[in-house]
Amino acid sequence: MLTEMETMVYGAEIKLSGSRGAWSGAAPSSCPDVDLEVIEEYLQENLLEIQPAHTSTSSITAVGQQAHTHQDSRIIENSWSGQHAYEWHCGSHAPIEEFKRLTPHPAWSSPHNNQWERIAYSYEAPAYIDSDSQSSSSQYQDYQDSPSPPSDSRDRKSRNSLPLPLSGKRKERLFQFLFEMLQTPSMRSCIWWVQSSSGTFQFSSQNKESLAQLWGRRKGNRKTMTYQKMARALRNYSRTGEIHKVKRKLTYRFDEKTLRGLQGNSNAL
DNA sequence: ATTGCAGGGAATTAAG
DNA sequence: CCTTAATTCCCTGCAA
Repeated sequence: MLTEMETMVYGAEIKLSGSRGAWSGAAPSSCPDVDLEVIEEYLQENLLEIQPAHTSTSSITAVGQQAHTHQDSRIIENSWSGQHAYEWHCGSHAPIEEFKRLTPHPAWSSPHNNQWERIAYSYEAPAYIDSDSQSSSSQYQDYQDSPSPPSDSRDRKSRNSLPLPLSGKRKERLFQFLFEMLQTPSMRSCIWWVQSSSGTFQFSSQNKESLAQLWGRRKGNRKTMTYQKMARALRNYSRTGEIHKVKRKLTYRFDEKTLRGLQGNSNAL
């Protein structure tokens, strides 16, 4: 009975891929892997600071422009104020190569507020809300976008040191990565909130592999990550309680506790 | 019958 | 050496 909704969701995907297809020049359905390079690059720039100065901007702007159109406060209706998210990544201003290796996340290093206790999970369908139709399509406007010009922004981050915090740094967890991606406008084609207030999100059936690869790279795995493998890790979460699977194709939901932790950590640290 | 996704057992890794 | 959090492989079930 939920299948009907999926159609709508797919409609959204198609719309998105269409925009990509414009610059990609290839059929959206036939090329499942989005240019990781481009995404990574853009992602990096974006995470460090918004920096439009890019060669192949044309490709990015398609996504980018609609991304930072304006800053709506309650983008992610729940309680995200993503001004700090980007600061996490100031650790390495380094070029793409280093980013590809792995990006350190100082923010998550503090062990005291990482208490992801296990929670008895209940796997029942939370009576679906309209969610996808209304919220997913409308709430992704975007959020913060520093009005600062790209010119001097580079200087600021350049003098940023601390490329290797090392001490006490915990490895980034998958759900943390996903949450981060969910706050990144450029990743909208890969993953998005179905209903951010409940922590429900969904992967794109066409770009899920790209996201997986991104995850794999960040972890520095030997082999390339795939959605299948990433989903396996996600399934482990249903046991430990960080994320549950909901009965909708490619959609999962953060546990409220997990969500709270992520939110708190992102705008309170 | 085939495909895409979900679910999970089991062995193996990479940290801590 | 032990545990955690994946990662890798693989196989079954299911629905379109």
